[in-house]
Amino acid sequence: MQQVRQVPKPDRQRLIASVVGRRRVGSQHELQDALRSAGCEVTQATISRDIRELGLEKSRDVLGRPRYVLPERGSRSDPRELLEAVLAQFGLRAMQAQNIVVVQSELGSAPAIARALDRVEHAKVVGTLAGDDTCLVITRDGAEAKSVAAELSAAIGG
Amino acid sequence: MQQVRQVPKPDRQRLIASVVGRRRVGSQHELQDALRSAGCEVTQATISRDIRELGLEKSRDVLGRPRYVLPERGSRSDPRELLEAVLAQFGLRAMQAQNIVVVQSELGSAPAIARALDRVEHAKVVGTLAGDDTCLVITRDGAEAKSVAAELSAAIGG
DNA sequence: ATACGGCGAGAATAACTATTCAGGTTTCGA
DNA sequence: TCGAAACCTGAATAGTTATTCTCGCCGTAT
Repeated sequence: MQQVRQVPKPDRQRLIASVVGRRRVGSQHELQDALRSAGCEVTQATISRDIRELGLEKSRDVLGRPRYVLPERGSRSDPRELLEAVLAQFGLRAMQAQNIVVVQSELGSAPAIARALDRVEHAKVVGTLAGDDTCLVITRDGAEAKSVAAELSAAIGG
Repeated sequence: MQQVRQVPKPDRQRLIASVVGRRRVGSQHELQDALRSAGCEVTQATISRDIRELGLEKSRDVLGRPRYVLPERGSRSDPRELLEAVLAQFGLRAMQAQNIVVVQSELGSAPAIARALDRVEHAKVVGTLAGDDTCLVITRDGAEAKSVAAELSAAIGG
């Protein structure tokens, strides 16, 4: 595809966040127009993807008209909180076996758990490996694995 | 249309709120299935209308999957706050003329302002009448009109 | 240099949601 | 009781958003 001097994605997404924060935007088409006015021509498909990546939500203004809104700040910024949230919602149990911890979770959520674990950069976690409903957490030795398993179990429990 | 012993609307909407509050519902079709399981058969069109009336928002869960969520409680319950919100967002100016107050507002928002005013049941307001971008507020005399105009202007200003 | 792999994007299309239209029901007065 | 109006709903359809498929543009490794 002919790439002709486009606005880089991070800039575009910042632009979107800025526009949405300033005035009511009720549809992706409308947002597309706004971006065009700002000299950024993209298709609706791209905007849809940006909106997902930014975590924008479609809410309503006081008159009940649709409106995209920026997400509440909080959990999404702190990796630790994200891990807690994902485990609480999708984790089933965490078991230690030698130097690894096996985390069972709802089908499809294991990659998210692995990603969340990676982002935390836990000192005792050497690496992770996710299937569909199972996430392996590798630690250095059995003692660390035991500690991590307890930690994860706690997050799953409550 | 043959109306054969349906679940009443208020009950259905409570049911929707309950279902949405309990588990993730990612689409109206999904919600339709859930309602059917609960013995309530309705079309997607009806569900769309219910969702609007309940003020539900379409957000995402931790994994980024779509999910309807109940609105934050607050402004929608207090008529006074709603009036403030609508005026702050759409009001342009309020002027007194004899015993009436003329409120200029963004195109299309006057009916919402009139409705909000009615719901407040302000002691000095006898009645309201809305066009598209103008809302007339009737009071008993010039003094009351002046007071109301000041009040509304304040709400518009900040 | 060439091949491979990942990322980002557009076009087309599928999936999903809102609205319009029309018909039936209930409510409220006269 | 008899309209008349407001309300509620389903069917069809319009409008909106997500996804699939494909391709070009880099990095990196061969």
